[in-house]
Amino acid sequence: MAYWLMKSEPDVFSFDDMMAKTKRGEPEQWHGVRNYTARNNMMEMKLGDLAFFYHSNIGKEIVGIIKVIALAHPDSTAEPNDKGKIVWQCVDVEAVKPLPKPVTLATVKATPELANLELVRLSRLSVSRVGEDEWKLICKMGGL
DNA sequence: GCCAACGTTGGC
DNA sequence: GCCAACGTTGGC
Repeated sequence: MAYWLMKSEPDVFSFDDMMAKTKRGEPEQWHGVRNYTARNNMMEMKLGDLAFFYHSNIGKEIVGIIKVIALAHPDSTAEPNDKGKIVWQCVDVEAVKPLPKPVTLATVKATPELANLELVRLSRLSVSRVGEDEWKLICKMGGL
């Protein structure tokens, strides 16, 4: 199993929105990704993989955990390219649980063990990998 | 609101 | 295939 981190601007789609949707039994399609590295990461996701839910711009903190419940499939919001093909993909996710204590970007940056986290190293990448050790540490820091 | 980092586009 | 110009993301 692999671990990931997915960013969302909370004024567009927050972790609260995510949990409400899961409670209603609706999967969330992670649409709107228009970056090949982020897309490739999504295409590598397996069923049951876990991801941190990160609030970008507002909050700048890891607020919860989500789970992959459908493998990558064409993004229904994407326009076909000039060959009529949709190159953008998304996975479906559901909320697992919030972090009791959200972990801020400032805290992550102040933690030497997390200096290589892709969130820090590749700040513009919206879907990034998280190592197993990094995952466990952030869960602990988040009060789990 | 500014700017650094980085991805994409298009001319050559 | 290189690289300059431009656009976008996201932290500050």
